[in-house]
Formats: sequence, C-alpha cells, structure tokens
Amino acid sequence: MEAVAALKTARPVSVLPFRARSVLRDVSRRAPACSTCKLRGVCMSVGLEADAMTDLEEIVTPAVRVAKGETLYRSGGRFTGLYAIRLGSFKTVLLADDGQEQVAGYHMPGEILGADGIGAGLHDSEAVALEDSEVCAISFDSLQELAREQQAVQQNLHRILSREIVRERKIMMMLGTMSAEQRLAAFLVDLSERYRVRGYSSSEFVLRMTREEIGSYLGLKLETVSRLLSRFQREGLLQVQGRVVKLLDLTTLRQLVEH
Amino acid sequence: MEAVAALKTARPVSVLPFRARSVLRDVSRRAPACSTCKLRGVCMSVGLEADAMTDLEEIVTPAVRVAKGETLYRSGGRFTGLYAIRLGSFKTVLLADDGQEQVAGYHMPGEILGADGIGAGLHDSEAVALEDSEVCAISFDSLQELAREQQAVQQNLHRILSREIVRERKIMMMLGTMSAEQRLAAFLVDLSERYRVRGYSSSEFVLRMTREEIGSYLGLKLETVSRLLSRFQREGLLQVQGRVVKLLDLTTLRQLVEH
DNA sequence: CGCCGTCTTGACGAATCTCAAATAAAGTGG
DNA sequence: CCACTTTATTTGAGATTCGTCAAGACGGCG
Repeated sequence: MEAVAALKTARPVSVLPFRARSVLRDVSRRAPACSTCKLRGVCMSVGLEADAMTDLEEIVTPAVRVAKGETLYRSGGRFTGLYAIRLGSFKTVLLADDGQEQVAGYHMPGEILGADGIGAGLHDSEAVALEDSEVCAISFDSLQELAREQQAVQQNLHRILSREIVRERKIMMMLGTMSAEQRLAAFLVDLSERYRVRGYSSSEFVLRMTREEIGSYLGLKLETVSRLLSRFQREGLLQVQGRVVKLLDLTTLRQLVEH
Repeated sequence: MEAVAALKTARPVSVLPFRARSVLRDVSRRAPACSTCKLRGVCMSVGLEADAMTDLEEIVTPAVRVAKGETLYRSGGRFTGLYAIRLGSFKTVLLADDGQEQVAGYHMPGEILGADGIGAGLHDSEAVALEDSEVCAISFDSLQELAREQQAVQQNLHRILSREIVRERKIMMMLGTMSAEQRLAAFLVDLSERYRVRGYSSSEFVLRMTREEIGSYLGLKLETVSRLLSRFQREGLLQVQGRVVKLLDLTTLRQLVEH
C-alpha cells in the first residue's frame, strides 16, 4: 500500500530540485497581500506594524497552487524556504532509511511548513497536499535578513519554530503514554479545536486522511482506527460516515484523553 | 514511584520563579569564555568570528552549577533564556495535565536546553540534572538582539531550533513505528554515537537514567527495558552490569533498528 | 549491617496486531 | 453515465507483544 502511494507521486531524484523550484516560480495570478489575508492572525504576519508587513509581503510568493497529492518538498530535498498554508491541508511524512513511513502531522491554513530543513539545509520530511491547496512561499534567506531588521518578524519566526517543538512534544507524549482509544480521542479533539479556531465547525468535519494515515500518525494500524471509530459511534460519542465525522459528545472525548 | 520522585524535588509553586532566577544569578567562580571552551564545535558558538564570539561571551553567564536532581527550569515556569550544557547531563520531562510524566530527552554537553519556552514565554517541560552538572545560561532577549547584529549567531540559533525539531521527529518515528526491541537498540546506538562525537567511548558508558526513565523515554515499562537488556546480553550484543553498559555488537544493534 | 530504591525474573492477561474476507467507495476508460 | 477496476473501510478470529502483578535479588548509603 505504501509502495503504491509512493508510485503515484514518484519522480526521478534528479528532477526534484527542479520541481521544487518550479513550484516556487509558479506565477501568482492574484497578488493577495499579507495585510489583507484572512490568516494574518495565525500566520507569520501576526502583530506586524505596517512597514514590517510591507517588507514581509515583498519576500513572500503568494498563493502558489498545490494540487491534491502533490508534494511541496521532499525528504532529502534542498531547503529554500518556509511555506505558509493559505488554503487546504497537508500531511507531513517522515521516511526512515528502510522505507518505513510515519505521518508526522496534519496541517491547516495559517500553519508554517518546512522548518525541519533549516538546520541541515535539507528537508527531513515531505509535505503532501491532502486536497487542492494554496501556500505562500517565503524565501528563508530573505526572511533571515528581514528578521535582522524587523524585531517583530524575528519574534514571529522564533515563536513559530518553538511552537513546532512544543507541538511535536505533545505528539511524543501521546505516542509514549496513551492507549489507542486515548490517542484517537486526542486526535479528534485536536482537529475539532483547530477547526474551531479557524472559524469552522468544531463538531462536524471531513477527515482528509485515510484510516491508514490516521493510524500512521497515531502509531496504530488502520484496523484499530476503524474499530475504534465504530466503537465510539456505538457508544454515541460521534457519528462516522466514511470520512465525515460528527462529534456528538466532545466532553466525554476530552475526558477520555485525560484518562 | 513517580510520586516519590516528585516529592524529592517538589517546591511550592510560588517559589519557582525565584528559584529559576537564583540559578541564573549564581556567581561563576571561573569565567570560561566560549572562545576557549572545548565545546565550541558543538555549541551556540560554532563558526563565529572573533568579534561575534566576544559579543556572545558578554551575554552568557558561564558555568552555572546544577547539582544532581536539581531542576534547571520547570513546566509552566517563566522562560528567560536558553541553557548550554557544559558538563554533565540532563533529562527533559513532559508533564500532562493529569500528572502523567514522559521523558522527552536525555541531553549531553554542548546541547541547548529550554527552546520550548520561546513561543509561549513559559516552559512546557522541565529539565533535571542527572548528575552534578554545569550549564551556561544565555538570556534570550540579549540573544535575539545579538542575532540581529551578527548573522552567524542568528544562523546558529535557527540551526539549534530546527535541529531540535528534527531530533523530536526521530523520537516520534521511534515511538510510532518501532517494536520495543528496536526502540531499545535505537536508544543505545544513539547514545553510543553521541558519546563518540564528544570524544568518549562509543562502546562502553554509564546510563545516567533508571530503567524506568529509559522506559518512559521509549514508551515502555521498566520491566520491558530490563528484560530486553537481559536478552541482548544473552544474545551477546552487549554486557550490562547495573548502569554500566558495554556494547559488544554495534553492527547487529544497528541492523535491529533498521528492521 | 540493614534499609530503601532499583533491578531482575516469572506467570498471566489485556491490548493491539496480523491475516483474511466481505463490503463500500472512489476513480477510470469506454 | 455505466461497467469495471482499484482503493478504502469494516469486521472477525487468532496470534503476539507488551503490560501487570508479584516476589525476590542486588547494591549503595547511612
């Protein structure tokens, strides 16, 4: 199954840098500025003064389209900059030497992808669009330059990197200490909360990942995920219809997580 | 057991900020500069020109002592800066709302602690010395200021934050996809490698953590860790004598990790 | 020397995985 | 738009891994 998924998006390695660059060059039809972006409360531009905002806009390639299934960057590919999700959603996937895969995260508008590449200059994960999406690309060299001039930009960058560290720690905690039931509950509660913050329904949403991808993220097999969803439904905690989920008892789900 | 460990280091919450600050103020008996530090190849000072090095030295409080069992910072405590380990070792521990603990990492000289606090201004983990140790404290406000002036410092900071992200992803991968056997092998190989890089023996070293702490880090129970160590010994992969470990067959251990 | 925390080992049980088969949903070419 | 193929999901039965409980050994420290 993993193998098949890999085939679908596989390209010769030598072509990767080209592809990456071609995405960045993709001409933006519209020029939506950060200052008018709905996501400026969540994104890199939080709390910037007008002049810093203008500077930021200058180094951002706005609204690059990424089709469902397309890869924004690949494991081992050269790091050039960060990507702010403008629309849609992505998964980030880790690849072990032996080909083993693990979903490291599921990402929504306003979130920043690609920070894993800063340290080594190479990405150590890949980001795949789970639906037709749009990102803003931010050249990292330019961003570092701007961060030296604009303190607010510097702070936002540090905040973003630090929050990624904290986010991953929560996942570590989940994988290290929780039962399958708790992990799935935590996953659903987390999604619910993140949809709520973004102004979407916190009780009804579409899972963009397969059961297998959810399982990979939670350190479980797809059968376990499926069984648990069925059980949660039987217990009246939620309703599932394929990928459409309706959370009926968020309180109990939250309690499950707290053990 | 967790409860007992907690008691040993417990202090009233109100005292925490004071304690944290008192550690920072601890007068340094010697004034060992970054430029002469043996760790300058691993630490914040990597690749700095002479002038940047001098600037960095000015904002670092060098060689603060932390006794075994002491806490460098606590979960929920105010974030003031980063700490570079100069000597000794630390564990970082995550605390869930329900009191559940999980060891997030085991840290050696040259590594930087505390980055989890940048985003929220509060630490979300605690760092405890596993033996008598020394750290250099770096005020984050000053560091940000310096990063705006010295590009090399800025890059080092970003590199450190990004590497922490990558480090945690490896742990996620371990917890999400590996068997108990693989996790322990990976743990030992990782330690071995990190000792090697620092000029210590890569085949013989002392575990500073209890079996329970190792288990917590690996998402396993202490009995499982103990059993696996015994089995590895029986199979001739290593020798264990309490906390002293001698790796006899690093090749096979590495193969175990690769599945 | 004796205590306490740590570690080892065994027996048993529960949670989760594996394998397998049936069903449902999604994608594809005519 | 339909028939067909592929992929995703559900569910069951049995196997396996790891956790739980319990008892005893070890080892450092007062």
